[in-house]
Amino acid sequence: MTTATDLPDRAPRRYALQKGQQTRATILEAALGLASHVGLEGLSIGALAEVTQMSKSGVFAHFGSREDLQIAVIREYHAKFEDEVFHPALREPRGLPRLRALFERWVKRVSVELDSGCIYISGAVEFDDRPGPVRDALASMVVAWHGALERAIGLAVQEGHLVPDTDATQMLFELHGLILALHHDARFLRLPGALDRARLAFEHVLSHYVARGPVRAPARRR
Amino acid sequence: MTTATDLPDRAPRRYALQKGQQTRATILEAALGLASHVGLEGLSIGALAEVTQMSKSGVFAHFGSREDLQIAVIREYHAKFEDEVFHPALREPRGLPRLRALFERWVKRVSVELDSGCIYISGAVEFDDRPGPVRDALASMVVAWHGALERAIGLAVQEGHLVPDTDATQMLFELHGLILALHHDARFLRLPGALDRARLAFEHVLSHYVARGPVRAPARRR
DNA sequence: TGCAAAATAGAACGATCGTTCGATTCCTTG
DNA sequence: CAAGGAATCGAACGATCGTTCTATTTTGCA
Repeated sequence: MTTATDLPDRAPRRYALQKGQQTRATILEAALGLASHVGLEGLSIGALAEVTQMSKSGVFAHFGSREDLQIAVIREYHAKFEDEVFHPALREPRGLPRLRALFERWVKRVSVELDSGCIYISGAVEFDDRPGPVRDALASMVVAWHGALERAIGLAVQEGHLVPDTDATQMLFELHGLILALHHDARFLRLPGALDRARLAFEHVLSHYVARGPVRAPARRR
Repeated sequence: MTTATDLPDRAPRRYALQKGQQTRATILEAALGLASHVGLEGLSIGALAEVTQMSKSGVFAHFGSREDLQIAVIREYHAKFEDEVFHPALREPRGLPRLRALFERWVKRVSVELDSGCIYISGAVEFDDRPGPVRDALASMVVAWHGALERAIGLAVQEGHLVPDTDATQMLFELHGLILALHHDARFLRLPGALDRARLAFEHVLSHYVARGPVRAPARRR
């Protein structure tokens, strides 16, 4: 309703605005670090202004409202998440190797204590009873990520690494649980060794779905 | 620092105070319902006063501070949790039957959509980066509950229902993950069938640890 | 270099937060 | 029934919240 990003498109404007986009990125980065500690709901414009050494209204002007700020943070996190866990894992060959890489990177992202907590996880808890555009944005990102994982599982079936009757959604449910348990034990309870527990549990889940015997020729893609 | 419950003991006082304890219980019940929707951090005295049809200061007087209110809510939840999932399961015979009962009741407690969310789960996310007495209280309750589960798993090993080299902590990690995944899918994503997924996953985890062949005579307790 | 637009600052708003304090009502007990 | 402590209220406090305005500075292009 105010100034800037009412048009989120990249279309050329009457006057280019470089500085604005740059400080917007700076604010967003600070917001991401802040939100990962105090949650999306705990994220306040005042605190954000203090961190970025700006005025409240200066920060505010870059986002039409607090809700839009939260959504922007979610999108930023999603982009970072894709870059750090999803895209690199795509370099692994399809099937089990890729699935392992996805899980391993996911696990690392969640268990790092020094850095941020996972906004997907904290956001899911914060907004499970709070309908609205923030929740919708968050849910769509989570669903997209889960969809990508399900496709990876499906590929592993096609490659013959997993048994043909594998229920991808069920397997994802079990793997997702491991991530959540890891997040709980490592971040909240501060238990050492939680990461190794997650890795071992991954093998346990896997053993339910891996095809026995030699790997068959991968099913032809239709 | 103010009035009432500086002495949380039940020792007889100069003057009995029935009314106070009663309204305190009423407030606590309302607080529990409120906190399960907006979280422990979202719990405000003003909203609590509105719900209970009392004045803010009237509510406040029953707890020395907001922190003490939060801790009281946690304790209340813990008591309810014990009554609804832990104690009833103790009526089942030791070993697998009891473990199954524990999990089934746990699952039910978490997946009910109409009623409250699980404060253990939401609290863990809210306070994983916020040290202090609230976090400590929450953590001690969670640890106590996990301890009870580990003991139940240990008994199942003693009974010969689970393989002797069962790592109770590891198994608990995997079961806990299922609960968290259920909470996520049922409450946040509103996916139908999440409950059945959790139950099926429970069987998968179990199959890793159940002793093969006929049940041996339970190991003698030392 | 100058001008217009974009970017930021500053102050103020109404609302709500937790908390304090003094007065008032309620209840229990002698 | 009366006294007195317990329970509750009402008003106010300083702080912070998101947001809205109006200046002021900064920027980018002619």
